[in-house]
Amino acid sequence: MKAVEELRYLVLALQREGNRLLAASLRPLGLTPAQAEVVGILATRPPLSLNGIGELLVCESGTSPSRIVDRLVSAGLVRREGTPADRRQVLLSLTDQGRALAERVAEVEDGLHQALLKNLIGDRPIDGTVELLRELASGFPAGQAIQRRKGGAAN
Amino acid sequence: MKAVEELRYLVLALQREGNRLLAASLRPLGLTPAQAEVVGILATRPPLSLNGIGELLVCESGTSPSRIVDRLVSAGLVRREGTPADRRQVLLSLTDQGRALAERVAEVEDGLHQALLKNLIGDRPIDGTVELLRELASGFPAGQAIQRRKGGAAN
DNA sequence: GCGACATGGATGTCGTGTCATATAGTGACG
DNA sequence: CGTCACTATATGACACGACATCCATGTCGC
Repeated sequence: MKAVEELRYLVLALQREGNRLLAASLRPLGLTPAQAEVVGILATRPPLSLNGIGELLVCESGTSPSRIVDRLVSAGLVRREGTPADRRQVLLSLTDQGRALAERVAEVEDGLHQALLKNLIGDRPIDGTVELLRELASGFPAGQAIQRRKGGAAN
Repeated sequence: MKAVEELRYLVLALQREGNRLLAASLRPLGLTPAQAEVVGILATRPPLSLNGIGELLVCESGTSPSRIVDRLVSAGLVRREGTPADRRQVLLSLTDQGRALAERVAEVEDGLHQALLKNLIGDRPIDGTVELLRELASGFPAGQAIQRRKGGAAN
């Protein structure tokens, strides 16, 4: 198997397993990983439009995340309000309930990250790998979303 | 953003973008990436049971891939036959049409891997990253599937 | 032999992800 | 002022991916 092919499959495998772990951790909160990502984005930012969220989302890189937001709205976690200036746009922000849940989401994610660090990564150095993957991703929308998020706010 | 979190998002981002590229390359053949993975597995192996395929699949790591195989059967690419010894089991193998398509799949994947190497990776060294990711994945079913595939046959 | 348990697979359900298309609102240019 | 391209969002369609459940079959103990 060529190195590029193995890398592709490794990335696929780790994404799948990571997502399964995260989904399991989030299940008690009633959120999926994608929903948690939206909640996390809104938690530390002023009201955003759908496209604004889309530019910060790693999942769902291209299209605007109307359907994920739909669920969050009907779950009472996100408020969706029109803007008078541009009536096409909607502005999304967390409700009080959403803000409360966002804190628990942050705790859960923190716990998972610490557990991964302790049980999986151990004392292996990962900086080189992170740096390489960052460069590989930097040309794609999803990679740029990560950079924007690091630059923007806490999450 | 903590390193582990960034790693998780980078893996997610690269998986998404890689999948989109692969899906686009495979679209002319009428196959999705998941379907192409099954076809590639069957191309170089004796007839396998559903669980046998499942152990080699990186996507769909846990459950048996009945539905993906369903599609391939109704597309005329895979033959599904019962075994007399254990009547619960089915044995899956490529039809002639499937075998022909498998060659084109291999060409497409090869082309993509070469393009990725040329345009994305360039002369960056990736062995260290591959090695680290391999170790991280080695405890999970999906990671073990990759190892099994490398040991088993060409693909 | 038979009954408990295990195994292989099929299927229902839910939530994405992706693409294509539709709809409404905006702005610019003549 | 009309129209025409563009933008923000919504929606339909399709295939996954994960989980749970169900059914048929096989196995093992007694």
